[in-house]
Amino acid sequence: MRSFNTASPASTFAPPAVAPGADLGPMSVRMSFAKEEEIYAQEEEADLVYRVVSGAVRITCLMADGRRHVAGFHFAGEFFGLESGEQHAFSAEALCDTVVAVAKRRLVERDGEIERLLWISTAREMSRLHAHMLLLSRKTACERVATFLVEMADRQGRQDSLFLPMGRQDIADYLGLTIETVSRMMTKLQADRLIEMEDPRHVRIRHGAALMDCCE
Amino acid sequence: MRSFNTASPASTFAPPAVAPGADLGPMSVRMSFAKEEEIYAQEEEADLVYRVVSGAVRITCLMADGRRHVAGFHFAGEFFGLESGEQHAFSAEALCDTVVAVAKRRLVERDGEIERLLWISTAREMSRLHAHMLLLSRKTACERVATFLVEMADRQGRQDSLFLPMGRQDIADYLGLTIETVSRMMTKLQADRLIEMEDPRHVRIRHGAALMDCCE
DNA sequence: CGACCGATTGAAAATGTTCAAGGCAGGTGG
DNA sequence: CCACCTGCCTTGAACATTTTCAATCGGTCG
Repeated sequence: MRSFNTASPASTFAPPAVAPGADLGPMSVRMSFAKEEEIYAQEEEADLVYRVVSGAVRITCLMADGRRHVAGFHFAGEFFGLESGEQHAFSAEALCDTVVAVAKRRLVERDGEIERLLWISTAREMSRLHAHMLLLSRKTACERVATFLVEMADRQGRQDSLFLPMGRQDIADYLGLTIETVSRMMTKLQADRLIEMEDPRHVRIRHGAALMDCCE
Repeated sequence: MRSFNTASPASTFAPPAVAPGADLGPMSVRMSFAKEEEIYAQEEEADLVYRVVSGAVRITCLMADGRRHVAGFHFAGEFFGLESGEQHAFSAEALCDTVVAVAKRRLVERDGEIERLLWISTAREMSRLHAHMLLLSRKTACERVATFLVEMADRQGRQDSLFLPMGRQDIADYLGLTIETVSRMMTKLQADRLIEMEDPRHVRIRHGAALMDCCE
């Protein structure tokens, strides 16, 4: 289920891609974050909207006993930080050196153009969340990893090769698996000649159609 | 007509039974659906917004090989049907006799008041989806069932007792478990004296604090 | 060179699933 | 009114997938 594969220029991502004009209107501010730096924290007040200008962002949540969950990743052009509560239930960190545009949510809500984009982005995000729930709820480990690779290739606007800006632990926490299982499935997909790994972060898709078949 | 016909005596489903004034503005239409009747189907065009007036709605998705996934349930006052694609990726069915308000999405977007409600509802739904992803990604079977019971009690505005308008299969597909596991966990929670089941759909919470501890 | 970090691999263990059977309540028809 | 069927839920036992625990590999950095 790939509902985000629109050839929208804002959703293309080549490793350190920049989304031209990905801002949040005249009242927004740009901020830079180093790799692994926190953009906002769990429990922090949530009245800002963010948009990735360049780089990549990870949304995470830590359970009391230490179990970690990655809710998603955001690339250039994408909005994030929208939550219903007063406080963030999740935290956001930069996966690599990243620039984001930040604005008070109230200000954005007055700008018709940005607001429209925000709606579109939100609707797309809802679809992504639904697809991801399906993955977490009913897919096998192998299907999850295959789906993840296809999703990433898609969001990078590529078909044949992809770069993973996140490590295995992030992937595992995103897919609801352990790091070992992710590793095993990557190895299996490679053994099955569907993909080829130059190194853990560079994947070449050898048989896209077959990989997609693995997604379900 | 508003009672949840489970073929059992008048079951009360307190607070969110009917949401007074839960409509979608002057351009909206009311529609009634019988138990298990389809409100919209997977693949159907998605340009309408829905709001539950009374009853309960289930959002489901069927995978090609028959695996089923329940994305959520909606009760009186709640919006549903918002999707980013042109077509619905999910279908919606009435859990019991249900009345919904329906409007063209474009019309709703012109009504300031409804639009505001829609934003709030959407943000809340996003939070719910995030919480649910965490559940699917990292919680054990027991934690899932306990979380589900607490969530349902919460949404019914109760602390001590709750009514489940859906069957075990729906719960299982919502929690990413099998019907047998759900049943076993319900039995376990009862054996542990945290809950008590009058019948499969009527649950009394005997020790709310302990049940909440089970949620994580 | 040695230490360290992330990724991979292997074997044992656990959690949840599958398959199979049985129980209970409601509805139907004799 | 009772017998029986049906649907839904529960229970049990074997099985499978994924996790856990532990060891190793390979590259990078000091």
